[in-house]
Amino acid sequence: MTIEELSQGSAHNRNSRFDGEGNPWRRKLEQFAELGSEELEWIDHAIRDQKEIPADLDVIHEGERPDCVKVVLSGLLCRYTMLEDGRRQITAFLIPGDLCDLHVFLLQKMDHAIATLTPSIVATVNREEILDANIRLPRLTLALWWTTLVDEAVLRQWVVNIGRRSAYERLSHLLWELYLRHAAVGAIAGHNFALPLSQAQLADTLGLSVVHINRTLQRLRKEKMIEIDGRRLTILDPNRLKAISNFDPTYLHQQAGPSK
Amino acid sequence: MTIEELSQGSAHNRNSRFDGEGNPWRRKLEQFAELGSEELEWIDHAIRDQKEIPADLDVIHEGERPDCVKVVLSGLLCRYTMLEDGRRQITAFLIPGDLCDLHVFLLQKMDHAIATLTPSIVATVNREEILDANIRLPRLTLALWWTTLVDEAVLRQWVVNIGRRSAYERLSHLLWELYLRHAAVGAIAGHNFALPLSQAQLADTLGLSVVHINRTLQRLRKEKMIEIDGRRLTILDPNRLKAISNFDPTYLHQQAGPSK
DNA sequence: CGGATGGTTGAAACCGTTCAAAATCTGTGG
DNA sequence: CCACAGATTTTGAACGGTTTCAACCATCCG
Repeated sequence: MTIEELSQGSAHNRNSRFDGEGNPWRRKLEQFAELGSEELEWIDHAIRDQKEIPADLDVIHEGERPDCVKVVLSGLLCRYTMLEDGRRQITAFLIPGDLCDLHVFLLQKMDHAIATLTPSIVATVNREEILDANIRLPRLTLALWWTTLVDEAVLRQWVVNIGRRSAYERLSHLLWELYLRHAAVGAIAGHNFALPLSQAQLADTLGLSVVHINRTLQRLRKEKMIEIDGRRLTILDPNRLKAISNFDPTYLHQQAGPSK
Repeated sequence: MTIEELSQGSAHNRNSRFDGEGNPWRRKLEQFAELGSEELEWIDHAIRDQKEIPADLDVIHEGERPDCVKVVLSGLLCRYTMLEDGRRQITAFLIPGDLCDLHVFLLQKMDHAIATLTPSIVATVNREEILDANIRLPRLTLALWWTTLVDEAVLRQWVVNIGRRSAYERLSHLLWELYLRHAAVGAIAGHNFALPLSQAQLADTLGLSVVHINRTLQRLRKEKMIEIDGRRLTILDPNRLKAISNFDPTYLHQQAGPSK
């Protein structure tokens, strides 16, 4: 089954829960820039072409040459790279409000793939629409650039995390990062948020084995740092988690830059 | 000694060897886009403010808020992050033609530092000049965006490399990447190029210990894959090096994208 | 109920680290 | 040109964090 077939039923099936305040993309961009009504309308209009995609499906394949930008409205996706022998590395999570590449269409072809980890709703914004915004709405353009810079900063931290931290620190760091990113788009209730990742997926993002993820997770639970019920994660002791992960919140750049 | 003091002597001391064809930034941008004389003039003019900086000095500190963009004309620099206990991770190398962040001035402050690894010559392009190009020279703007996308792609590969490859594969991958990147800016003679990195610095980029870098390097030499004399590296068996590193050249995006 | 997927456990092996010391190289001043 | 200090590379041995392998258990779902 391809994405195209799946989308037949749901494309243009505009889901009103993502309008205005419910639009996570808008919510994210507003963090950075003071947007006027023109920009807000553009954002709401841009996400009109929505698709529901089941879990564990490639949204963009490696080698493909995308001609549009995708915006995550709900669900969880990831970028990943497979090595020939089956080893896999996840290089980013995409949560609501995130983009699957603002300017990929500048490059020849995708050097990695993007897949859903949970059933997701993704909006497609075509190339021309983005270019139009680039010309007409400079404040929005700035806000979009900002998001790509933050993505890069997160990636840099992942290198640090995987390269220099122990499994225990690494996992703590990732969980706290996910917590803060969810908080920024309002997807947090208490200290509790949806973490629909299997241990195998966590292993692939942290460069560890499943077995070791399992044991490290147990340790964090035993030490009353976190609690996992079903697919939700509760952070019981934020301060300790921050401390062991040596977390420096700067890199998320959640305070706005010069233009706000 | 600060960079400001050092620069007094050499600022505006325009070094003609970086004019025209000798300008590595231009060389890099031309790979991607067909640039007209207007763009080429802008590039040559933009790098007029040059500074010589000795090795092992921070060019940009963590926490700083830069208001300009720096272009590497010669030498080798790196981005790095220090953890509190002294562990260090290098997250990127900057070689001639690379930028120390195109749009950092959008963010509040640097979440990492940039330092010289060798004596380097770096040009400073101020914010207004970049913004001017963004408005006046769309082809150049596209080319600049392309370079930031490539930087991000490289970073993603580093995550894969550190997360999922053995020390032996990892080191091979890095050496081959550096070889190709140097080739792209014409800094290769034969299969031989300047690699002025200490083993400690290699360790900090690959997330390994110095001792293990040493042993892995020895293995590569024993297996006649590479040769090291002084600060230059010769690749003796490119094919085998590519093979063990499982290298996929796609991510460097050295073939031009749609606009060329 | 059966099969699949994901989580948990134990034991053994291994890759890479740590520590500590020796060897080599580099630059500097006498 | 030598002497010397400091940094970098190299070596050996012991340790340990993480992986691997191979089960077993739990849960979900048709």
